[in-house]
Amino acid sequence: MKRSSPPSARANRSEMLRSEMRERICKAAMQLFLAEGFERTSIRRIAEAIEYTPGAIYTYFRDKDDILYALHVEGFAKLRGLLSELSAAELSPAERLRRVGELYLRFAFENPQYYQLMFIMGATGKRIQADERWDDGLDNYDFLRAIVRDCIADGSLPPGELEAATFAIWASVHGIASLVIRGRCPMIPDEALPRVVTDAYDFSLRTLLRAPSEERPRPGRTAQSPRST
Amino acid sequence: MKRSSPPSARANRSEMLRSEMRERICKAAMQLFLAEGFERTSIRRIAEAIEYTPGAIYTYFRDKDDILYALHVEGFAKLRGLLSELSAAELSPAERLRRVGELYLRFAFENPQYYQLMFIMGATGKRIQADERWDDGLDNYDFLRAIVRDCIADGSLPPGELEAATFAIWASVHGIASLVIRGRCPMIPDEALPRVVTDAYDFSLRTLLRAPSEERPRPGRTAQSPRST
Amino acid sequence: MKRSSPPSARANRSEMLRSEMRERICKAAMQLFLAEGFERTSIRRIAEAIEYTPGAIYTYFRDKDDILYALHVEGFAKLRGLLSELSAAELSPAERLRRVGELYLRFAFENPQYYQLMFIMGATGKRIQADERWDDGLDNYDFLRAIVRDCIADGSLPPGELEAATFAIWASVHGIASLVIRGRCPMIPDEALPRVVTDAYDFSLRTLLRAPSEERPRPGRTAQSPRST
Amino acid sequence: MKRSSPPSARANRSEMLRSEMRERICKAAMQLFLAEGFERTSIRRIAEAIEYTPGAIYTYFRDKDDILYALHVEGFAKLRGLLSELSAAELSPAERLRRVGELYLRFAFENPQYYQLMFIMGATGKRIQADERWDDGLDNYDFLRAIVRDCIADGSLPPGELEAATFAIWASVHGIASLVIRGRCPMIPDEALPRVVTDAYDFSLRTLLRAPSEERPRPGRTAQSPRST
DNA sequence: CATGAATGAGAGTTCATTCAT
DNA sequence: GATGAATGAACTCTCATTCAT
Repeated sequence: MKRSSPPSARANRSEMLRSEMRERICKAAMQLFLAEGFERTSIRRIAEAIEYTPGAIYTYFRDKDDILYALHVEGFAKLRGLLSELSAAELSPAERLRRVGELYLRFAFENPQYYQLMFIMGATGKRIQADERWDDGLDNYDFLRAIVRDCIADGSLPPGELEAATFAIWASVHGIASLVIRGRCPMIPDEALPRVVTDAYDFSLRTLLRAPSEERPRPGRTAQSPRST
Repeated sequence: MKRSSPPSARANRSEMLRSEMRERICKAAMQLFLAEGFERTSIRRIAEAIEYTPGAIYTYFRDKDDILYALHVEGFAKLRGLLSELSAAELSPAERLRRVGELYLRFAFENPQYYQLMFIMGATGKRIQADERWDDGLDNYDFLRAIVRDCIADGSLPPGELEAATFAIWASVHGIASLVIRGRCPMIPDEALPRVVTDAYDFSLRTLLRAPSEERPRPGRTAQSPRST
Repeated sequence: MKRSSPPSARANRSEMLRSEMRERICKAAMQLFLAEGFERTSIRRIAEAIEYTPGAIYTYFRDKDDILYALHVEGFAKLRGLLSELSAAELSPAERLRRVGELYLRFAFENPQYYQLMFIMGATGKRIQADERWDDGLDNYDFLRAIVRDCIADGSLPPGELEAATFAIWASVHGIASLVIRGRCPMIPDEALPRVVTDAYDFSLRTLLRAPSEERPRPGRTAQSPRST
Repeated sequence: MKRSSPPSARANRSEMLRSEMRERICKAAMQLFLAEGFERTSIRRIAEAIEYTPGAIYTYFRDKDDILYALHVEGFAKLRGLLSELSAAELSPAERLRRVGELYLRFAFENPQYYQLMFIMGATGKRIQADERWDDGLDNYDFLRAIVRDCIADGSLPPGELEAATFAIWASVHGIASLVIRGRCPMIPDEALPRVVTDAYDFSLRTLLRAPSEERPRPGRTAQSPRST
C-alpha cells in the first residue's frame, strides 16, 4: 500500500511490486474461495479476477497449493496481530480469557474465509499438511493455555485441569464460530443470529468463571471416553 | 419405513439388490468424500472403487448431488437412531443432557465421515440446500432444546436463557467433535487425545450444571456482539 | 384405435397390439423430433414419453434408424393419401396443378415434422439413404409430371420443357414450404406469414399459367449452368 | 473490416496466426458439419481433423456454438461479396433480377456447406437464434425486394404484389438450391442435373418476366390460405 | 514480466444397445 | 413382451500447468 522511501531503489522496488502482486492474487483467491468454495476456485478464475493471464500467476506462486499456503500464513499472522493487542493490556486473567474469546470470534466473523481455511477446511493442500505450518496454531494454543493457567492460579477456574479446560474453552468458541460460518444454524433466524451468538458466548463464560477463590462443588466424573479414529 | 406386503418374490428380490447396490455406492462415495473431499471425488472414481462403469452409477442415483443427499439422509437417520435410545431412558434432565452430548460425540467419532458431511463440510450440494433436508437437523436441535428447558425448569441450568444455553451447549460439543475430526489438534499427542476429549467434555458439563435449585451467582454481561457476515 | 372383429383371434390381436405400439412410438418420436430436433431425440426420451423402458422399443424397432425409416414411410403414405383425393376429382389440368401445390403446402404446414424428415433433413439415416425408399418420392414426382404434361398439352404451360417446368414448379412450392418450416422468414412478421405464403403461391401460379392456347412470348435463354457438388 | 494501423509487428503476427487457426478450425468444422450434421460433429473430431487437442479449440472459440456462429457470419459475408458485384453493374431491373438469382444459385452450388448452414440447417445454435445474426439475411432480402420493386416500377413484374413477388422469387430459387444440395432429386440423373437446374431457373424467370409495360392478363385469385403451425 | 498457445488429464453426464430375468 | 441393470463409447467443457515468445 505504501511506496515511500526505497533505500536501494531497483531491487527494493521490484521486491515491492512482487509482494504487491502476491497480495492482489491472495485477495482475489480469498474472495473466490468464499464465494464459490475452494475446489471451484481455479487459477484461471483468479487470473481473470485480477485481469492477468493464468500463466502470470506462476511467476508469483509455485502452484495452486502455494497460494493456499500463503493464505494460511497470512491468516495466522492476522490472528496473531489481533491477539497481540491483548498482551499489552493490563487485565485480570479472567478478563483476559473473556477477551481472547471475543477476539477470536471477531476474527472468525470478520474473516470467515481465513477462518475456514485455518480451522475448518479439510483439503488444506499437501504443503500445509506436510509443512511445519502448525507452529502458528500451536503458538495460539499456548497463548490460550497461559491465560487459562493464570485463571486457575487466581481461582477463576478450578484447579488441576489445565489441558482439559484449555481444550474445552477453545472448542466452545470454535464451535460457535464454525457453526455460524458454515451456515449450520438454520434454526436461528438470520437477524437473531448475532444476538444469540453473543448470548451463547456470554452464557458459556459465565458458567465457567467465578470470582477468584470462590467455592465450587465438584460433582464428579461424567463422560465416558470416546475414541477418535 | 419398510414397504409392506411384497407383491412378488421377484420384485422384492430386485428391490433388495437395488438397495444393496445403492449402499455399496454410498459406502465407496463416503470413503472418497472423507479422503479427498466432495469435489475431488469423481463419479469415475466411485465407479472404479465398486468395479462398475461410471454410467452404471446413474442407474441408482440421478447425479452426484443425489449421492451426497442420500448420505445426508442416512447420516441423520443414524444419529436419530442413537439419540432415540435416550428418549426411553428414565433420567433426570441434567443426566439426560450429559448423555445426549456423549451420544453426539460418540456418533461423531464413530462416523466421522457422516459427521463431516452433516455438520462440517461446505459444498453440501444444491439439493440439500434447497431441500427440506435441514428438517432433520432442526429435529435434533429441538430435541436438545427440550432437554435444556427441563434443566432450566429443575434449576440445573440458570433461567431465562433457553436459546443461548442450547446453542452454547451444542457449539461446545460440536467444537470438540470438529476439531478432533478435522485433525486440528496437533498440540495434543494422539495417544492423549481420547483422554483430553473426555476430560474436556467433563469439564464443560461440570461448570455448566449444578445440583437442582443450587444457588448460582451471576457476574453480569460479558461479551460484545460479534457480527456475522 | 379400433379393436373390432378379429377374424383369427390370437395372431391377429397380437398383430394389432404390435402395430399399435409401433404407432405410439412413432408418434412420440415425431413429437420429440419436432420439439427438440432429431439428434436430441434419444431412444430413452421416446421411451419416457410413452412410459416404457428403452429396451422395450427394441421389440418393435430394430434400432433408432428403423424408427426414422418407419416415419419416412408413414409420411409418404400420408402425402400420397392427400394427393389421391385429387386423382378422383374432375378438373382441368391447370386447376389440378394449382390444387396439387395447395395440397403439398397443406401437407407441409400441417405435418412439419414429416415434411422435414421427408424433404429437408440431412442425416436421414443409412437405411433410408441406402434403401429403395426414394420410390415414394419418385411416385409423387411422376404424379406431378403427369399433370404438367397435361398442362402443356392443353396449352396452359409452354411446350417443350416438361422436365424443367416440373422441377421448377416443385422447387417453387418446396421453397415456400421449407423456408417457412425452418423459420427462415424473420423478415415477415408471424401474423402476416400465412397471408404472404398464400399470396406468394398465388403469384407464382398466376405468372405460370395462362388460359389454354394463349399466346406467349419467349425471351430466350437466361441462366448459366451452375454446377452441383 | 480490417484493423487499421498495426501497433507492432509482434502483435500483428500473432493476430495473423490466430485468425489462421480460426480458419483451419472453421474449415474442418464445416466439412464435418456438412458430412455428419451439426450435432454429430464433435469438438473432438474437429480437433482430430486439425491434429490438435480438443482443449486447444477453446483457445479460439468460446464453445461449439461459437464455431457455428463464426461460420454463419463468414457465409453471409461471402454471399454479400458475391451480390455486391451486382450493385455496380449497369443493368435493367429485369436483368438484375435474373442475375441476382444466378448469383444466389452459384453461391449455393459452390458453397453448399455454407448454404446449408445459412438456409437449410435446423439446429442453428442459440447464439445465432438469439443474436442479431439474422440482420445479414434481412439485408439480402431487402436487396432482393429493392430489385423486385424496380421491376414492378418498369412493368417487368405485375404491380401491387411487392411482398408476395419477392417471397415467391426467393422461394423459387431457394427451392432449387435446397433440393439439389440435399440430394432430393434422385429422379433426375446426376449428369442431367446441372442442365435441368439451369432450365428450371430459366423457365421460372421467363414465365415471370415480360418486356416492360407489356400487357398481362390476371386470371384472379388461386390458392387457399395454408396455415403454418 | 506477461502473454497466449497448447497439452493431457479428467470432470459429469448421456447415449444406443444388449441381455438375463 | 417388458424390465432393469449394465456396458462402453462418446460427449462438451474445464483444469493445472508448461513454455516459446
